[in-house]
Amino acid sequence: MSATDSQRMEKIVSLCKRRGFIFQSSEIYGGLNGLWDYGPLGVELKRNLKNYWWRVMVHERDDVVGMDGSILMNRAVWKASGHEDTFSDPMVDCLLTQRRFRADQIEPQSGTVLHFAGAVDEKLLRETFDYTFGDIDELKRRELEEHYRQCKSLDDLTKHPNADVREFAKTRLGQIARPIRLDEPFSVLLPKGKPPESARKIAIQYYQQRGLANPTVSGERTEKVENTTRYNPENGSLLTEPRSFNLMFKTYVGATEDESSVTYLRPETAQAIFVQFKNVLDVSRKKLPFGIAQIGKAFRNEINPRNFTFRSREFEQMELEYFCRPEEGMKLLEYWKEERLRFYENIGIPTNHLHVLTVPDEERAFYSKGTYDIEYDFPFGRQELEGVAYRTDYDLSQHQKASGKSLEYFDEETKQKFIPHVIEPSAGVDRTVLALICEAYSEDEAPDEKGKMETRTVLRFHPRVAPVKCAVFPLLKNKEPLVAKAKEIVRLLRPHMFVFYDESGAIGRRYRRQDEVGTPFGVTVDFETLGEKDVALKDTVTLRERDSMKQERVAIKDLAAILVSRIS
RNA sequence: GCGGGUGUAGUUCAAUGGUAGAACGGUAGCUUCCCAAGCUACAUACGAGGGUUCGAUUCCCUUCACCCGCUCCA
Repeated sequence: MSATDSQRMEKIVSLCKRRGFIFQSSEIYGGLNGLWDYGPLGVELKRNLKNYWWRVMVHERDDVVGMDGSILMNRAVWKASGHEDTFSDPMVDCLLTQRRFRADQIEPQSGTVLHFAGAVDEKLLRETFDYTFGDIDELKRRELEEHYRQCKSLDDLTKHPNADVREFAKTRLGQIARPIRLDEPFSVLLPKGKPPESARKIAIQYYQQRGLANPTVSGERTEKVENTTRYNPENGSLLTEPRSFNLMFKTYVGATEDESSVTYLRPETAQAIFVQFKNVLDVSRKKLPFGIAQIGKAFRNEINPRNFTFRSREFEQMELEYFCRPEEGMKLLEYWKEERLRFYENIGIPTNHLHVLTVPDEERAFYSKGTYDIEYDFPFGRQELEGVAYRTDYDLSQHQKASGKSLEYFDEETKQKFIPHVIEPSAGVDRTVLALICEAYSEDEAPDEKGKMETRTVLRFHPRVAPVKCAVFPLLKNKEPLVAKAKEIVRLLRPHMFVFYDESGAIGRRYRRQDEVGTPFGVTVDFETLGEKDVALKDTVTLRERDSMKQERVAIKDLAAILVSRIS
């Protein structure tokens, strides 16, 4: 990430907090890693996004119905879908290269293990003693060196019986920046036929990585081992203890916390659709191809949440599972990719800011016949917003097998029974909200009252997703007729859109406040509105547009219609 | 998970081993005020927990959170 992108992201995060889009979860207790809350404006933005998705994907189509599944489901769902296995693998890291392996995929090895107790930088040790105790005679110095080797830590040296040594050690050793000695044990597996020297080289690299410039290994001993999986097959380096990386949040249903009551917070919403496929099919009277849409929360205990709300532990998905005949799959994959790109265009993320990644064979799930990732250029890099995946009949087949219930579709025309294939456009709500904010964020120059150019921060949201559609201002708040008229306009507009009323501060300030939260329109009631200056202007207001800052004079009776046409 | 960095008002930044200042922002008031105007008043902060100390926001340790680079992302 470049410095300017980094600064841009910092400004966006700061704006999100300052204006009430996104806060850290449980902030007054110091927060919780990877969890975020939406504030008053954030929730509007997010809701507008979800509503528009639902409108386009469900209401405006004949072939899609919705559902809303529960977050907790029978554990058998996660066994059948494969999540329980693939999410709970114990992992080990190579201590030398930090490479990560699945513990159960390490080939058992046999050979000799060299254990080392630690390492010393002999050269630095000598130099240090020359510097520290240079004025002590040779015999005494050797004695001190020996004492040092016995010490468990540098601090121990300051406990030497000799007071002079203690004083020297305290004042001078504290000035040595580089470590002289490391007492961390390390082990290397030596395959049969290899010289011990190769194992020592690995150990030396290990201690070098930990800060010793010229390590000499110490405390070496050997051990014969059979069928061990504790060492990296590539270099013999010791691995960390296996650690379980269960990405699903485990919980217990019912009062007792025993194995039989275990289940998980869902790591994706899709499975609720698959397991209800038959019910929805029966009640909706749909014929293939048709889809089931759902918006809901999912949870993943991410190892490393990052980039603001982009990768969080609790997130919302908007998913469609579109069922079809096997032979239509590839064509529909293309269709949905195009549909989804159009969606982003319609919420203000132009196609040329998006990238369609064709996921290569080796990176796709084994059951997928084709996957597109729709990516957006965030300030912190190009990242996925949505995956459009052709999942074949994998999910329904798994659940049919595991449940013993038929999930087949009967085709009246061909009199054939088969398990439908599925195309899944799966979008991240929070990621898209973040993309909307990043895309909308801009700084431009606007003149202040005296004509001096000043930086103006504007969120250029598409009116369709903007949290507040229109702000209404009386020019002055201490003139009752202005206030009354403005409030009347608020009442007039409220049935049609989310309107915000603001009477405090100078009018220019109020415009800028709304610019910063992306309100596309502002309506100002002035003395002309009251008919004080020109009878022709009675019951007209100033309509001000956010991006151009242009103003037009509009009759109050036309206001709702004009605004509605510009925001839907 | 590893390495580096940062934590002081809403934001951006000061200062200090003796209990914290500013600017902007916010609130209230005055003002026929259309692009962050002016004046007045007010409110708001040392991430948390230990330790050292007569006394810690400051020094030390731990922890939490955020940022950056790796790693990971079924």
